[in-house]
Amino acid sequence: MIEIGETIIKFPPLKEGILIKRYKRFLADIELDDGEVVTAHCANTGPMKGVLWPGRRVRLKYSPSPKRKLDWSWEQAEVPSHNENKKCWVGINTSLPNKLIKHLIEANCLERQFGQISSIKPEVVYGLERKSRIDLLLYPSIQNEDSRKIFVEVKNTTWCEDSLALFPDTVTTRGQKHLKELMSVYPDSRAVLIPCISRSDIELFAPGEIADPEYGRLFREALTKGVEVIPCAFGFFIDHITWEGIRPFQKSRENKQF
DNA sequence: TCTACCGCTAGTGCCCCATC
DNA sequence: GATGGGGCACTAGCGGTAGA
Repeated sequence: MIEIGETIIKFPPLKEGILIKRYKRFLADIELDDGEVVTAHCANTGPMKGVLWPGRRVRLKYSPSPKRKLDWSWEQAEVPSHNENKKCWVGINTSLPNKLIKHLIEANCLERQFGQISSIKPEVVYGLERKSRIDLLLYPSIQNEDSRKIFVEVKNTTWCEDSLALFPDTVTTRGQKHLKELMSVYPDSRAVLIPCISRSDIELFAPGEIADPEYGRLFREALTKGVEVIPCAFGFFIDHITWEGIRPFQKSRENKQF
C-alpha cells in the first residue's frame, strides 16, 4: 500500500527548459537550459487550457529510438498555483494517467472503493457498437461481496479554476460517448470514471461544462444512473510522481460537493 | 461568394494477429 | 514464447468540395 505523499512512479530526472511554442498539435519547440533549442513530441492533443504558457518552464524526457522521429517528449509544465507565491508542475502526457491508476489499483490504494482485484486488463473493446476501448477492466477477487466486473475510464485532468479541477477543457464528443457507454454497462457491471488530476494543488473536481455543456449534462445523468466518480490526485516532480489521494467532486461548478 | 461539411494530416503507444 | 507488422485511437486545423 502506497501512503498519501509517497512516490508511485520513479524515473530518470527530466530535462528542464523554456517553452517557445507549440504547433501542429503534436510538436513543441523548447529551449533547454544549455541554450539548445529542441523539438519535442507533445503527447496531449487537447487545447491544454491553463497549461500552455510560452515562456514558462517545462520538463522533457530524452528517449531516442529508431522508431521515433523525435528524441524528446514533453512531460510536464510549470503553472502558477492558487497557493500564494507557489508554482506547481502539471503532467501533460495523456498516456500516463492510465499507468498511474493501474499502479494505484495494483498497490491496493483503491481497495476501499473496489475491494480485492484479481486481475486488470487494459484497453478492452466494449461499448454499444463495440468500437470503444475501456481504459481498464477490473476483475474482482471471488471473495468480494460484489463480483461484478468494473469498467474504469480514466481522464487526464489539467485544467483548473483556483483549487477546482475541471474536465473537459474543450468540447469532447469522444468523452461524451465514453459517459454514454459507461452508463450502458451498469448495472450488469460497475462503471467508474476516474478523473486523474495531474497536479497536487487541487481540492475538488467538477465537470468542465463551461467548455462542454453537453458533457456536464451527461456527467449528471451518469451519476443518477449508477456511474461512480473517483477523482485521484498526483504530484509531479523532476524524477518521480507522488500519490496525493482521492478528492471530493461536485455535480457542477455550483452544486454541493460529494 | 459564402457557408457547411468532410477527409486528411500529424507522432506515439498499444493491441491483435501472423509468422518463426 | 518471441518478434514484427498492421491497424486503430487520440484531436483540431486546414484544404477541398458541395450546396445555398
